[in-house]
Amino acid sequence: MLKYALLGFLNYSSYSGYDLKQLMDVSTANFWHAKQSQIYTTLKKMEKDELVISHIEPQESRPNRRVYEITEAGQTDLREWLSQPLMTIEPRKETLLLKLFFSAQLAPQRILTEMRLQKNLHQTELATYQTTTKDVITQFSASEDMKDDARLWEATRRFGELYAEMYIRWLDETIENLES
Amino acid sequence: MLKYALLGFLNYSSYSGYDLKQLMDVSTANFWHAKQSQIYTTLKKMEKDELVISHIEPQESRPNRRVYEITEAGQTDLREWLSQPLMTIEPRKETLLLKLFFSAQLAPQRILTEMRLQKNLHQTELATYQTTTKDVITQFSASEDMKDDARLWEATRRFGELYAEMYIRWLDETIENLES
DNA sequence: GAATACATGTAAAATGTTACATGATTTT
DNA sequence: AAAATCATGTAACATTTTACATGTATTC
Repeated sequence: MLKYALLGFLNYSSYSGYDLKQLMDVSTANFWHAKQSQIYTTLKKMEKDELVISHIEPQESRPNRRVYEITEAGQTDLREWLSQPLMTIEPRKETLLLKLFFSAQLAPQRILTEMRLQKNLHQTELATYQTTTKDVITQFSASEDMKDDARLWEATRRFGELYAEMYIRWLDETIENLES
Repeated sequence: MLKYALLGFLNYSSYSGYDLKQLMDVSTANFWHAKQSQIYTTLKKMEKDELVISHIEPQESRPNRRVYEITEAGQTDLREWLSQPLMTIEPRKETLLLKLFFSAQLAPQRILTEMRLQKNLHQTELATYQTTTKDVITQFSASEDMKDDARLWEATRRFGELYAEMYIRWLDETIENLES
């Protein structure tokens, strides 16, 4: 799956593993993420499968960059994946909910503290979507040939915003319920 | 992490791997899931680590059941995990959003079809939370010694409901936006 | 002087998925 | 007669995380 995220970016332009990590962190982090090490190993495997090819770009006073380029086969693979509709819902894993589910045994105060802490985290995240992320996308939508892309990126940003709002609302509800 | 889900259930009563899979499917599926095979291998590892012990329950005309019981060490491990507050937000992986993000190249009709299909799936899931799941929990809350647990389970069910509603709302917004 | 950014990666462990295998009983 | 359920599991593979390793240049 990470494979397709990387192909998606490489379909715009060539990048190094390092570049791709930076890109994901500022754009897809809201719905897709990967560790640096996984990106490197996945790219290597993709090159073996001939979906990408790499070459070394020498640099002075910095380690050399290994830059990846998408191949014909890579573009075909990406296009095919994009056109195949998803027939299922992504199953979630929410550690907080798992802990809550089994928390009847423990002191009620403990879980309340945890929930208030989580509320804080989600508020911070929400603010990021509404400022930093929003600004980046707005800049892109100014450029004529990025306009179509920017509209879709805005939709994914909006998801992050709605999700954070929903989460905070649920935390408020739950905290209130557990306090009584 | 699955380890703690299993310990959580085994802290109520002893169960076989098969039982645990059924339990997860009707109760935690909304925020935690696992394949049958992973449950079996994880239980085996937990026994090696002395968090659980198992014994065989012979059956006629059905394969024998291997029933797991939580140990003192297992209870301690569970309690410790529950009391350790979560300091981070769970990173999401949403394949639909990943596809959307890279969809500017493809025909707009394709992604719209996919989104309408997803709306259907989420509506079905929402209905399940509001009927089946709700009913199960209501029954539990009638019992005096399940009351505290049932209140927490209701909170996790509510999350599923709010999530599905949020998702549908986002799909509606996005569909409308892409149609124009 | 210390910390962070740049840039690469490997190795090992943990986690999760898919496919295979068995065989009786119950339901459609 | 076919399909689903009960119940167990193994093997192989894919994915993801954590830890380790290196060394320069820039910023605080």
